[in-house]
Amino acid sequence: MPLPQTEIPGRLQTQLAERGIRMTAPRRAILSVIETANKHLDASQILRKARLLDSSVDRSTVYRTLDLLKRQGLIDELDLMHLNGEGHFYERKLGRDHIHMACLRCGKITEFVSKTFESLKSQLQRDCRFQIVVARLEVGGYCAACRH
Amino acid sequence: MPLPQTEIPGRLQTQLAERGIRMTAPRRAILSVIETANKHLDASQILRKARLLDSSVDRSTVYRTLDLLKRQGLIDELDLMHLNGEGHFYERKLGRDHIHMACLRCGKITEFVSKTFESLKSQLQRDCRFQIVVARLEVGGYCAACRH
DNA sequence: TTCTTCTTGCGACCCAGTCGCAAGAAGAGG
DNA sequence: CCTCTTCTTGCGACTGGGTCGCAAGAAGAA
Repeated sequence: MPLPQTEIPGRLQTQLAERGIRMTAPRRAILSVIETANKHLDASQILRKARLLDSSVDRSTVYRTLDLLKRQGLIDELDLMHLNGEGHFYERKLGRDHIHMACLRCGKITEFVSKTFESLKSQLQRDCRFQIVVARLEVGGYCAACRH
Repeated sequence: MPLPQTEIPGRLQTQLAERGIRMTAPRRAILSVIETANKHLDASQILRKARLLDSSVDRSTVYRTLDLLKRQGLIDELDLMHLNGEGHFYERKLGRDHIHMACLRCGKITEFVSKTFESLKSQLQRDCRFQIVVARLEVGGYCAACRH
């Protein structure tokens, strides 16, 4: 059940421009890394890849840019069950929320979109009178190939 | 929708004993702190409270004991949307899984048990052939009192 | 081109969590 | 009650993710 690719690459830059946020070389590099990523990256991986595009990018600029994107609601921060250390992973926020399943044996991350998840969120908003900004469902266990 | 208190205090010690795990003074202190907690505690809070019961308890013993309890499936580790720093919070694992809602304004944590959540987990296990060990749903947003 | 305001790199720093080690304690078996 | 093995502990040093203050530099409006 793969995710739909509903957004055009390069869109992140436009979205920031629309909000009147200044564009700089390090930011362009970091945005480009996030947009072209084909798996979940953590801050140090983003730094390494961004430096290939702009060698002067600093660690703290990566963290500051990630904060900016989080505040703007353009990326989601994941833990992925802390399979590898304590850091966080990042991905672009597209239309639908999805569930992350992490295999405790092989480390594979599977994403899953579910109507039931959407119903659950509606139920929370209604029954608990809670206005949801971000919802994160992470599952740890054994994938089809690894379960015993 | 409060949680049912289905377990007797002191039970954690018994559960470890049943599994043939050695009991020691620092462990007794830490278990007692976790069992009598009335809110989610992080490692440093657990350390502080445990030291009131056994003043020699060390930081690393707290972390090692938390690891032990996690491996035994007796506690759950939570992020609570990282409202306060990067650390983790812990709570006893009782019968039913529940959802944690964190208010981004007042910091209040609300717990919620939902049949829909159970259905969602069943659906994952079935449709993705994924054997769930732990499922964590955390929601950030605005509680009834804080939403605008 | 100027000027304000935002962003950056740098370096120092903080905090959560981990590790290796030698000393100490649990508890099974006699 | 003692012995012996094995597990656990405190300690201290360390790692790694993330933050902060600052002075220099760049964006972009006018």
